Amino acid sequence: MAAPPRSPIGLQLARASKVVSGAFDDALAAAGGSLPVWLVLLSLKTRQPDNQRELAEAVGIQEATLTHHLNAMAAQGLLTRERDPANRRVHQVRLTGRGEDVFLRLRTAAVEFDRRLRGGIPDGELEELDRILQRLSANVSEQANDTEQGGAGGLPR
Amino acid sequence: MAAPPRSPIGLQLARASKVVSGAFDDALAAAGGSLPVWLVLLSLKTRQPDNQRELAEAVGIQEATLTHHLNAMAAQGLLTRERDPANRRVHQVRLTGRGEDVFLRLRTAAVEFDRRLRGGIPDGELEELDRILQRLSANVSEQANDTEQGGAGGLPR
DNA sequence: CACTAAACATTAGATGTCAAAGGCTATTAT
DNA sequence: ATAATAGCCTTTGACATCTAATGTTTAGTG
Repeated sequence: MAAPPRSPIGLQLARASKVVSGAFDDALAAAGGSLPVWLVLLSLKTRQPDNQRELAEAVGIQEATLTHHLNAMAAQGLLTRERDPANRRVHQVRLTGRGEDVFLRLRTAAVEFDRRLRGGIPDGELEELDRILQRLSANVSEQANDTEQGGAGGLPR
Repeated sequence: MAAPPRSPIGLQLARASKVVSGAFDDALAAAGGSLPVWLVLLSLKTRQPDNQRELAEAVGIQEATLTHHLNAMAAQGLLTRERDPANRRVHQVRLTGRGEDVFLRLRTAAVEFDRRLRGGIPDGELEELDRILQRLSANVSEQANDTEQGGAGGLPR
């Protein structure tokens, strides 16, 4: 019809995410890294994952994908992996000094990027954005039942 | 001094986008399609792209990626490609009857998904969301607005 | 103890994406 | 006309990612 329905919100979201994450990747590349490398380093530093499954979950990717990145990062000398002597199923991941260096450089780039990204947008609006994004995620997640997700969504934990 | 650990807005965006687009892909798969196939069909129907470059731009992917999908879709009998007799550089893309059928089925799935996605969120907030998403994209786009100082002053574009 | 189940991780195969390089076709300049 | 340039598309090579299948090690059970 003349006025097609409001443009699909999912499409707007996907497009914006593509633009932003592309720009972020460029910023990290300029600092000698990449998005997955940054996420792995960040998760290693901010959490203390006991095993790769937890690390993968923190990063937001599958274990198989994580294995891939850890292999590459180990080959670059950013980290080491050894079997845990107490439980030889577990691979203990540890940053090397070079890994720490890269972490610091990428953190600088990430902080700078975040400032650029939110430039000129009031904090209140960013909170609103966060709230709506969580609501959208909840709307399409497994529990497709009703909309009891009132108030503060609470962090998934 | 210690910067408040506001979680990076880009990360929230990326996570939400991943969840939503994953769910959308599932919905399309249940209807016998996929995200790229749906976007190609939609762009073919709503615009009248003169050539593949325009189609790729409408879909939001590179020409090389589009070639890949068109090959697959032609192999499935969803569309045909012929050289334009008036300009033999151009490949004219046309939907087959089967392509039309798939379009209708995927459209139903997409409409249903959009309703689920926006369920319970007031229109006003969705407009706000759209506005902020566009602002975020603009903030990191090529136009390197070097200094974000000057407050909410002139927003380029 | 032997068997089975669970936990942890890797490998294999598929898809979707991009950048760079190449191959036709048409247009323009000489 | 012939050569140079531009436009349109495909091919190639490289990633990141997922799912499914496979190993490897530990824990549980009769």
